[in-house]
Amino acid sequence: MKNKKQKDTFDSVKKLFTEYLEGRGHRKTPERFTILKEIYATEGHFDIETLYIRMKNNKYRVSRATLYNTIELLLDCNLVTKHQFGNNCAQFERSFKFKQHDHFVCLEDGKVMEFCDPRIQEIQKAVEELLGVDVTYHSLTFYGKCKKEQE
Amino acid sequence: MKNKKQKDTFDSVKKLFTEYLEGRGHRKTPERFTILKEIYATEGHFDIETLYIRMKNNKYRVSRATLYNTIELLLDCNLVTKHQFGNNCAQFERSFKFKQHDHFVCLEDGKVMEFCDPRIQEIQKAVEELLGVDVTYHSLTFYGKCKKEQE
DNA sequence: TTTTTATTTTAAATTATTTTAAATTATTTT
DNA sequence: AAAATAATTTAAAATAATTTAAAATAAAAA
Repeated sequence: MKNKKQKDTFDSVKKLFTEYLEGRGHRKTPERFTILKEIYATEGHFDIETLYIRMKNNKYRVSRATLYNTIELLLDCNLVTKHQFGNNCAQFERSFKFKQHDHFVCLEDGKVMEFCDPRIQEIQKAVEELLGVDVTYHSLTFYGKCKKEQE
Repeated sequence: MKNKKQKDTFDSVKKLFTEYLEGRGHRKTPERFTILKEIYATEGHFDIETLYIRMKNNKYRVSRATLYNTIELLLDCNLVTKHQFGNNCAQFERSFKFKQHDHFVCLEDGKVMEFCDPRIQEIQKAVEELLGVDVTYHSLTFYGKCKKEQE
């Protein structure tokens, strides 16, 4: 059942990516679809290096340059989200059919937790009016300590 | 009048930094205070390279390594705030006596605007309860387009 | 003042990412 | 279906931001 759902999700995502590539006149290369597949098989956050290693360990290998390029495309068609949690390197996560959410990052162990609060939409609306701008997306991250860290 | 206020602010900040350094057994070097001064004479955001150039153009020069080290201290004692707006390099800004605020970044020209919305505090409280964590600070950034960009 | 030791500096090292140029391959044309 | 083309992939080099290491300097302690 879960696999079924996961497969359905990947089919939709694959279709969306195909349409995006066709619409922009980009080629449908096996690398691109393999990367998409790997990303959608990944729960939670990852960085380029991790993805690179993981693909290498599995059957498939792509160059880092291709990973960077493809991630760019996936960001552009909103199938992937990018985060800069203050560390050096960017973190990513799949975003289709996964509820929009924000993050809490533990300053001690780096663990990332998710939450969702509708009030952020109200703030966004207020900001758009106050500053006279159009918001495309946002990034909200709380930093602090997990309770269990503090015993 | 404005200069007076600015001077008062810098005096307080200098005192805070001095106490911080003494408390930690760190040395009070001229470099550290010059950097603090330069930062508090800077309105808005800056990056290390800009600060480096600016100090060079003024009378004083410090090495980049010292800038990185000192910024670290200033972050630690909350006199400076760090932002990662998704670009490559970190942005900083003075934070003492300047109202806590969040940001809007224009995706077209990179311009940064500020706002302040108390509802973020409510979200923070909710997150602390929901996830069972203690929040130390947060980062909220909206990305989009300035209206004037869209004519 | 001399000694001790943190700090500054310069230069080299590292890390993440981008660029380049050659090789490959998806797509178009024939 | 084969050849032509042009985008993509790749590996390696280049770049940018930051960190580290070692020698030089200077603040604080004796």
